[in-house]
Amino acid sequence: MAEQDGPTDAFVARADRILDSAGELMLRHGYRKVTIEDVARGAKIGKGTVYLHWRTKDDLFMALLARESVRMVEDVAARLRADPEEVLPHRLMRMTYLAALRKPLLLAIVTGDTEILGRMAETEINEVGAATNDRFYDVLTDYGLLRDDIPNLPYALRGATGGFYVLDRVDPESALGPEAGADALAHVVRAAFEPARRPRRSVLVGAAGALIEVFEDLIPPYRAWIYYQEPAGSRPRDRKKGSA
Amino acid sequence: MAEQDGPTDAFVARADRILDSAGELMLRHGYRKVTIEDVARGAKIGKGTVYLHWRTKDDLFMALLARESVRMVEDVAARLRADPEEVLPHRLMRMTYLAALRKPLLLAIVTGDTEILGRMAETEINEVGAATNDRFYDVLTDYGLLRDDIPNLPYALRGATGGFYVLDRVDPESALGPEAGADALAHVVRAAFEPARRPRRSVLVGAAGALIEVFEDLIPPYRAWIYYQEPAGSRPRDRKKGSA
DNA sequence: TCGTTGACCGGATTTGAAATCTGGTCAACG
DNA sequence: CGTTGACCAGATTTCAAATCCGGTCAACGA
Repeated sequence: MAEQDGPTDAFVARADRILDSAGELMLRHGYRKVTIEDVARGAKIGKGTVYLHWRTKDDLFMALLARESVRMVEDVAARLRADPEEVLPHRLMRMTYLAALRKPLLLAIVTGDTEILGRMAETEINEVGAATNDRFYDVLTDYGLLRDDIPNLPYALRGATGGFYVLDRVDPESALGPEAGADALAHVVRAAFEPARRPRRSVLVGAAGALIEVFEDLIPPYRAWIYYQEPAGSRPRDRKKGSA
Repeated sequence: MAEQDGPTDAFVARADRILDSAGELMLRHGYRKVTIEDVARGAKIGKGTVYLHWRTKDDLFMALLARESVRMVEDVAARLRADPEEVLPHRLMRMTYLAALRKPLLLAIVTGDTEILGRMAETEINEVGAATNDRFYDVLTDYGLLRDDIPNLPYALRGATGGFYVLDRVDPESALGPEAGADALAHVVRAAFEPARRPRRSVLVGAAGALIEVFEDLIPPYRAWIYYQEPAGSRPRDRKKGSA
């Protein structure tokens, strides 16, 4: 059971070293200027070895972003376990905002920073992520933590929060500290999207549990995808657009 | 009195023709690819004539953006006169949002669209604009149309609304019509920034009047700046950074 | 035997110098 | 004297040569 067919062992550790190297370089130089050889050198392995983990440079960097996302989700889950009150939408959004400010790669993802992400910005990371997003809203709405009388709630919520992520980039001198910005964001979410009455604690505990479950469903497939990418040998897999 | 020293006459009409031409071309090709010669041809005048109105290409396009902004302000003022209830912040924001969607140049300004604006995006249009912004908030707060218990209100408001302007560009498939988007924006503003109790109508009338006054103070200097730009002859005006 | 590697390939990107374009001026024109 | 377009220098574009880099695979060594 310990390792039935998953590559569970030093293989994953090496993958992590590669991703660490890639992450560091990506933040310093941006997607475009980072070469596979640089990444390999940073991880102290040969260039070819990288291709034992991912089939293309894109796959490697997708995996990097995915790992970053998974880590944040794990972090949120941990906080929910520690304090179920964190499930209140304005607390969740506050938490996410601060996490993004702290982790530059996350901020790059959410703001679609083309400079850093390069072509990553275009590709759709969110196949399963989108589904999770739906379940996320469903849970919060079902437990009555989000008002149910708001049309296009996901759109409205994204609109109301998205500006905060971009504001500092557009107008850096209006700044404010991370905490103050997070507070402003939290206020908006609470006032505009949460019901007037604070839910009972038992509801919060239930919602937190349900959310944690959603997250735990999400993580394993993501991890699998990050660390075990069909190592290039299996099927030819038509690259590029070749007809016939 | 009709024309004491202001160039009030066919001069302004010609300036408008030039700006019309510039606006059309700017939307079609973006700042970079539009040449002064193109603009002049579009206005059916010689190239040199453009320089009788503005000293540089930048000044010309700044004037264009300023004219667009002034027109919007005039439009808002007109609506306030027609219906003082429009002074409610969520109505104001709704109005502004729809106006921006309708006028591509305004949208480019507010979203900082580098493609269209070119270097215009960097320059600070808002010397006097910033001051007006402060007065704008003061009026709304003084009349009790904005909650006074929100820290960093301007920041929060920009954050909460800014996302809506950018959303469609970041994720075009989440779309929604202009009306639905505007409604979502209005909901957020009302719920998060307006006091719970609706103000009495007399207050609204007063606030609307005060705002109109602010706008009317703003417009003339802007108009002057747009249409009469110190026609290049007066003082040498050190161009570029030349020492001594 | 099999995991690892780096020399190697061709397509993509960068470089830089020559060619072209364009913002701004001003002598001349009407 | 209001208007203009030829003209200038500096900025931008072009395009081919030089370089770089993602991805492969024969060879190496544990």
